[in-house]
Order: sequence, then C-alpha cells, then structure tokens
Amino acid sequence: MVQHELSEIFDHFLRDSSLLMNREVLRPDYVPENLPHRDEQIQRLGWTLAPVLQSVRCSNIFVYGKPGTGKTAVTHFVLGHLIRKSDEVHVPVKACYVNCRLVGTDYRVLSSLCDAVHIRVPFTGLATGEVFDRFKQGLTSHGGILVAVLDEVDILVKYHGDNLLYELTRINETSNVGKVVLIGISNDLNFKDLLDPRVLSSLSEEEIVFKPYTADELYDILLERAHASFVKNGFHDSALRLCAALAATEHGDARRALDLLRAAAEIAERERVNIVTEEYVRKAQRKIEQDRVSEVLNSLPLHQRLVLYSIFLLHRANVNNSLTGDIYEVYSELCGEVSVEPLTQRRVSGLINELDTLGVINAKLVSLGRHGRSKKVRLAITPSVASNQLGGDIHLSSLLNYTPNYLQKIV
DNA sequence: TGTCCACTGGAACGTACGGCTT
DNA sequence: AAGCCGTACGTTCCAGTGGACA
Repeated sequence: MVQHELSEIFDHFLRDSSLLMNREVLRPDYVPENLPHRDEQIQRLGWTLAPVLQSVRCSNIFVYGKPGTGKTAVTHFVLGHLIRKSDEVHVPVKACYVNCRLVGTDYRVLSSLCDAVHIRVPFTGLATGEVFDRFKQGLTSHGGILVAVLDEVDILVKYHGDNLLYELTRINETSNVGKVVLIGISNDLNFKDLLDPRVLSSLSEEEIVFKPYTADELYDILLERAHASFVKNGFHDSALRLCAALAATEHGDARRALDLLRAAAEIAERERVNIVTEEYVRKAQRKIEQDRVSEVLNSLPLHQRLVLYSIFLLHRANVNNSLTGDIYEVYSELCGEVSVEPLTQRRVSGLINELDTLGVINAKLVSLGRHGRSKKVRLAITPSVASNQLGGDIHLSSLLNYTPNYLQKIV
C-alpha cells in the first residue's frame, strides 16, 4: 500500500504538474546573474579589488550588515567575475572563501587557506604556528595574490580572539611572501569593538555597509527569482508580497524571504496544488519555525536537555519566570532521577546562556535587590513542542510525569 | 546611605581524546 | 613510543554588581 503511494508520489513529482521548474534558484547559496538593489556595493567592491588584476595588492575590505542582506552573494558575485577576468588576462589570482562559523577555529581557517594554495595539512595534530608557516610557503610558491574571504569573522574573533587576523594582516609586511587581500564579512555591527586597533585599521582599509532590504526591495528580489524558478502562473503576487513583508519585519532578511517562498512552494506541491497563495506562505512560516525548533532540540546534549526540561517543569507548575537557582535545584533533582552527576552551577549558568542564544528560552538578567542578581528565564517555544521533543529522549521519557519535590517547596 | 544577597561572568586550569612529528 | 598539539567540555576561584531593604 505504502509502496504504491510512494510510486504515485514520484510519478506526480515527475509529471508536468510540478510547481518549480528550477529549485536551485531559491536556494540560499544560489548566486543569481543579477543582484537587485546592490549596484552600489558591487561597484565599490569591484573598484577596490580591481588593482589585483595588475598584480597589485589592494586594500583589505571589511563588509558588514545584518544577515540576509546580500553580503555573501555580492562577494561571491564579484569574486567570480574577478577570477574569470584574471584568467583572461593571465594574472595569477586565487580566491578562497571560508565560513568562520562553520569552520570554527583558527587552525581550521588556516587549513582552508592552505587548501587554496594547494598545501595539504592534517585536520589535527600540528601546531597552529606550523600550519601558518606552511600557508606562507604555499603563498610564496603560488606567487600571485590570494583574496581570502572570511565570512562571519565576528564569530571567530568572539570565541578565539583576533590573533589569526593580526597574523594574516601582517603577512603583507613580510617582503618575500605572496600577497593576501582579506575580505572580512561580519553580521555584527559592534564587532569592531572586539578588534585590536592595529587589526581594525588594517582590515577596514575599505568598508562596505549593507543596509537591510526594505519590503519593496525584497519583493523585487523575490519576483526575479520566482520568475526564474516557478512554472507560469505558479504563484500569486500577494504571496510574494507576504513573504517580503514577513522577512522585512525580521531585519530585511532576503534569505528568510526566499526560504519562505521555497517552503511554501514545497508544501503546495505536496498538497498537489498548482499555485502558491498567501495561505501556503503562512503554512511555510509555521513549518520553518517547527523544523528549526526540533532540529535544535534534537541536537542538545544530555545536560542541556535536563536544564531545558527543568525550565519546562517549572513552566508547567506555573513558575513562568524561573530563576537560575530554581532551575539548578530542579535540574539537580532530575540528575538524581536519571542517575547522572549534576554539573556545577557555574556550568549550568553557561548552559542557560547557550539555550538563550539558540532561541529556545528567553533569559533576562534581573536584580532583585536584597535577593541578589539572577536570570529570569522563560520558555520561548511552545511547551507541548518541548515536552514532545524532549520526552522522545530515552533518558527523559521516564520523567514525563515527574513532579520535582523542589516545586512543592516554592509553589 | 551603606549593606548584602544570589548570582554573573571572566580567567585559569584540568582532563580526555584524536592525531601529528620526530 | 614519546612528546606535543588543538579541541571540547568541564571545574574552581573570585571579583563584580544592581537594587531592595534596614
């Protein structure tokens, strides 16, 4: 029965009723031929990088703006053209793109840079200094200019300091080594405060700011992509308007707008409807949020789950704004129930911050005068979703109907 | 106006682990 | 095999703090 349905699904997908004729165009990493409302940034980046085509090192560039404002797309776009041109005029230019959030550490950023100059390094085991030396060697033997894009560089600096950036900016001062042009991309506008002044002045020789898209600009972007990806009459104009409006309220995030449109199309396809309307955008909005939450919850380690579950239990007992101390008491009790050693309060305090960053809870630092300072914490996700997801865990399933003794003391 | 609470959050350090060089 | 490295995750220590309360 199921197998028969499956075959029907595939048949349906393959028939001409499919809504999307080109899905790639709606993917967040797709770089289109035309980037609406970013002419100014493209030109600035182009002019700044142009000297590279004469083998002259150009200014380092610091690009910043909120997520989904086109920073990465514009950079890819311009670099793509630059590399094609350099091939045409036979000037050795290489480009290397590193996402510091995904790559994570100085060592691994350097290892990616080594890749770009054809130096193989082991993924662990070497001293960072050693990897850096090998990178410089590779750069020298390559001879040309390497344009290194460090996307989400703020994350790297936040967790590992600006040491690597400092060393990279210094490479060009050493005469006999090839040249590096750095393009640092940051989502965080306050990122500059974290940098050593020397690094800052070197990195931001040129600065390009990406303002959030307005709803109208997002609409233009969506319209262009929709024409390229949907079949004829596959979408309602009002659906695009809604995607644009929803994304505009979230700091003008084009990625968000495209995600909404793609998810809406996929839901419509699954329901065998041949036009995307506002209704499907709303459905997509709910689905994206649900997917995000379950992905986050499923990836939490045991202790973080126990902390979150403690917050959930406090919520269920109508303690809407639980304090760190309360959470720790309940958490310790739960640890006893599942026979694991509780972590220290300091660590749990850190875990609460991490849950806050993940958007699963809202934590606010409050001062209660005589009663000290603490964090007021409440769930940021639907309690039923939390209990469903966490209850699926082998360790926690036995705790679904558990009432902590601590609650009897405080309620 | 000073005290004092219940933490926060930075920093240093420990441990386990996988994996490199010599 | 020894020695070293980066990474992840945790502990311990402790100075700092906002504001209610005496």
